[in-house]
Amino acid sequence: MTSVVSRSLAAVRLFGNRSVCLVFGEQIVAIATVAGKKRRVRRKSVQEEQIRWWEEEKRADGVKWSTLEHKGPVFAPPYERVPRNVRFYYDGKPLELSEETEEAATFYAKMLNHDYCTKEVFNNNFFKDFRKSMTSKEKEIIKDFRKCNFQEMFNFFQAESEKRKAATKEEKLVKKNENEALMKEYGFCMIDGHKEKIGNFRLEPPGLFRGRGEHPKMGMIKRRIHASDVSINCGKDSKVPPPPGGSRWKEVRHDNTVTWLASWIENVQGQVKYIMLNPSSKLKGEKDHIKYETARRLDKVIDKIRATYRDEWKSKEMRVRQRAVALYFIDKLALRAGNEKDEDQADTVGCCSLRVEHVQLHKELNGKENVVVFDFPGKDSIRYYNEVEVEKRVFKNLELFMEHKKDGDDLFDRLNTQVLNEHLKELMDGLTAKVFRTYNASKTLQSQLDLLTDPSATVPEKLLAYNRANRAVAILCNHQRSVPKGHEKSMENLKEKIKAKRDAIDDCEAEYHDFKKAAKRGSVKEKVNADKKGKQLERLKDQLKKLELQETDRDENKTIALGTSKLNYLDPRISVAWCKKNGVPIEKIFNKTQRTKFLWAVHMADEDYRF
DNA sequence: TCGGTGACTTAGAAGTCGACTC
DNA sequence: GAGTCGACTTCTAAGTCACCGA
Repeated sequence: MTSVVSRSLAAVRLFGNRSVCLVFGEQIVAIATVAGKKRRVRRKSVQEEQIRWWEEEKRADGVKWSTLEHKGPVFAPPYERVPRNVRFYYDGKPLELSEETEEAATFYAKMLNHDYCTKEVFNNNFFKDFRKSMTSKEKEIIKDFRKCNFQEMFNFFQAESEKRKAATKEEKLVKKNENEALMKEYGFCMIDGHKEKIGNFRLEPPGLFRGRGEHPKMGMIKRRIHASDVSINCGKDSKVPPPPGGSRWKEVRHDNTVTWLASWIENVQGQVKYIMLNPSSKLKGEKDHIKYETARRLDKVIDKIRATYRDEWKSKEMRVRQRAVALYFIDKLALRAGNEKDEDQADTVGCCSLRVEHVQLHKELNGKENVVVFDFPGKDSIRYYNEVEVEKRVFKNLELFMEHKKDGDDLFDRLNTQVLNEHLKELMDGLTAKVFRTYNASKTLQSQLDLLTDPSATVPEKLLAYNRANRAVAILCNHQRSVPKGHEKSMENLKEKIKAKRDAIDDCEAEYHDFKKAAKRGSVKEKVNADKKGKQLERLKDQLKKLELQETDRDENKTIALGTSKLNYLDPRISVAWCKKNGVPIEKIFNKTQRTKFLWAVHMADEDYRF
């Protein structure tokens, strides 16, 4: 079977010197002239153009584009009141709400079955903002959150959702077509003469803020965004997108040193939010490529850097020792840099912001010496727990850093991310703390693939090897997920399937031996039957093996998220090369989105590529 | 030097879709 | 044809890091 890799390569060859190739949904499509004849290579769904930027000259520093034109963002649909029979109750009695108050109530009602609604902070924050949306009359009545009843509204939205699911094929098709039309109009922009996909062309709709972990602002109301909140960025000579009916944009600017198309300030945290390009775009792809090239440059100096920081564990200066130990953790454990955070954000930490209570020192633990136990909330409040055996000198240093300190004190009191990155810049141009994560992730994938791939194995076996290598990276980077709903059930189903397959094999085997015996007695018919059974048996055994591999893979993956590392940390050229070398179709490793994002890698890497 | 801000990447959860099974 | 379930896609929060001005 022709893989997408070779198909896409074929498409590119057909284009000769043109610097775009067309990607139609799943397959690469080229309509090119060969010997005067129009030749068509398979097509599917929506068309996008992808620039072969990796074959073009890089632009001078700072400037991101020359021309940029787009239609502006899509606004959230206006609020539609719930039917009159769907009521909000206060203190057991139905209460008619003004439009704004009702909308706020629906934000909460829609989340009624969510864990968030059991949290005090969430409820308090919501109620405070809910009251802000009320008329003075409503404010006088609605004073106690515990007396609010959103149940009828919740039931209404549940029923609406059921209705949507139960819609007829035709109704669903109409909806799909509407969405596609919207995407066609607003989902693309023209940048430097090329049509490129926009990543998020819709403005965030109003609702309740869902901060992760123990976020002090969870439950606050995210306001509706109007044109007057939105800044537009487009080319000087381009057509400025028209703001919706009679309104005005906050600002129209023509800044070609940035990549965003529109921005606004979100009211809960006061952060700037952006409309940006899709990962398949030239701008994002180039950046991604540079990221992996920087990580590869690190490979050339890593030995020296490691030798230096080990040496610095003995430094007379506390500042230098702390920096060296922190760098060791960033390198060995792939910890994040750990910027300082404000009081009004969830309390999470990274390497530089580790506090005394996040590490425990054990001279001996479970038969290992000099063990550091890390236990802290990391990004997204995901717990990082790791028992690590460290060099004696690191251990001694940690004891020193923790001397006379109490819980709440910084472990590295002479260090922050800025200081660390300034130091890293001196070691290598473009080096920052996060480069180590990219470097160690990609390096791990490469070495694990070398270790785990058996060239003579079947494709499913090779895939298990790939997933295990990917898993090693996900574990290193602490990419976790909650156990998927119905995991137990799906494992049970798989086990049942496996059992059924084993039974079938037993039956088939018995019949096979019977036929064989009969065939030995000289019956031609029985010999044919024996051959047939033998083939069936082989097939069944293959199927069983596939199922067993699937079982192992799924269970090992229960709490580990592979996607994050694949998308952000693993040099895609490693995977492309591995596929090419091992005869594994690329679509087994990268789904459609990943293939479009990493098209550059598909073109760049041959089977000998090494990270 | 420090704090604030802006731009961009990285992250898991939620929502949607479509393949498979009965 | 309906229901189920996993894969894919979208959404948006939460990081990193550079830059700027006081």
